[in-house]
Amino acid sequence: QMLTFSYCKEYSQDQIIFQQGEPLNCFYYVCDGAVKLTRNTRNGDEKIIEVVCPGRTFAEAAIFMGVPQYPVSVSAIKRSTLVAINGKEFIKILKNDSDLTLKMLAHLSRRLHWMLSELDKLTLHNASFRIIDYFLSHVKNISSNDYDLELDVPKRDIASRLSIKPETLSRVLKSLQERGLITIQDNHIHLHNIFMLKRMVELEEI
Amino acid sequence: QMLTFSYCKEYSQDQIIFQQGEPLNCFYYVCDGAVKLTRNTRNGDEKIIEVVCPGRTFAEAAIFMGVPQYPVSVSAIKRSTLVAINGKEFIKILKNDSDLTLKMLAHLSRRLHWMLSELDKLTLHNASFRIIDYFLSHVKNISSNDYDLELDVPKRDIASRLSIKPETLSRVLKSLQERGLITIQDNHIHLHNIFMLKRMVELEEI
DNA sequence: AGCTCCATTTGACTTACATCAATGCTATTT
DNA sequence: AAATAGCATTGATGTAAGTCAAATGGAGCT
Repeated sequence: QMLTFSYCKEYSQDQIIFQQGEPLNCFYYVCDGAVKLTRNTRNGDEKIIEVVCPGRTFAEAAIFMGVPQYPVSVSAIKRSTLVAINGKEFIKILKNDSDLTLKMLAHLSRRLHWMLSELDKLTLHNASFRIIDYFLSHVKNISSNDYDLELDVPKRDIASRLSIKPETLSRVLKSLQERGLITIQDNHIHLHNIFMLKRMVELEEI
Repeated sequence: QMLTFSYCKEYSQDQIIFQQGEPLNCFYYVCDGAVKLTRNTRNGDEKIIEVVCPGRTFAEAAIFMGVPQYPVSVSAIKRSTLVAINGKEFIKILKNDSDLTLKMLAHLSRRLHWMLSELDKLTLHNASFRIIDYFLSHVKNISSNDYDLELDVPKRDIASRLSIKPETLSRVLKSLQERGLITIQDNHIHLHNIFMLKRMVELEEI
């Protein structure tokens, strides 16, 4: 049986890349588009763990597990181009490249650290905090005090990502708008006073 | 300056091993006792991420980070004996031992997976669920339908670990007792019907 | 024993968020 | 253009868990 190291594939919107619990062969690199990692619950609904954008990988940690099966489900939230990399072949390379392996360890370590911060956002902070924090994490331009933000993900998915209900997200956004902190037009959000928002997040005063 | 690979040290109850944000040199192996990993918040209170028992390590992921500083605070919850292992020295060994490095990757991968399950317990399940799940995770003996459980951790710490308030833990325990599912005497908890409890956790009917 | 110091428990009350249900809106289909 | 479908908004209401405060109960100390 011929084993390819990697291949590129296109996925249409909402197409499933793999399901939680499936046996695992590959991890993926996102060239274009975006995918969502979700955990499914027995009662049907899903919780989005993360939205992965171009230039990043996913499921790369899972290939090292003893019984390799995907710990999350992944589907495209828009037309996407992914590169699949065969896990076993990748590990073969790692065996002869200790530098790369150490980079891999550093990578998993950062991911672990990221999950830790997710965990305490979730337990220590309320919905408004998490929403503002989410917006601020999308701000690239540091210099300016305001920022235009295009939501490329449906609001219901943002809500799931932040572990709140769409209704709550809607209400919080409305309240933030009424307080003059943001302006919303459909998927277009304008942050007026980034400095103020950052202070609010830091001081926990929301 | 002499660099030792590892050394063993005793810590008294409540003694701090290291603080979140401190520069990082070592990771640790718990020989005896128990330690708690916590995240501190600006408003003073702490959230326990994990209680580490003998035979396990902690902070082993952090040594691979680019700017190595501890992502959690750790203190002994009882008199404990720990082995500290120098991170840089450990990495030197990894460089010449690709098998060990792959085991390390597998280890971090499992930890990541564990955090994922923590994350969805937290978001998807209520306090009662998490409490029962916590007890069930301590059951070693599979064969029997009941189990004696000694709480070696103060209740307030269990509450923090489960991200609930001590008052809530107390009330839930009382309710479980009234429903005849458990009996409590101080730190001694008896689970009466493990099969039933497991079903409840699986079916989400609590 | 009596006293102090904590952890835990209990009760009364509050609150953030969820749930349920109705409606509006836009996009796609026929 | 009318109809269907899905997301988003809004309002009314419910509830799990938090907060505050007081009572209880040990463990250790003098």
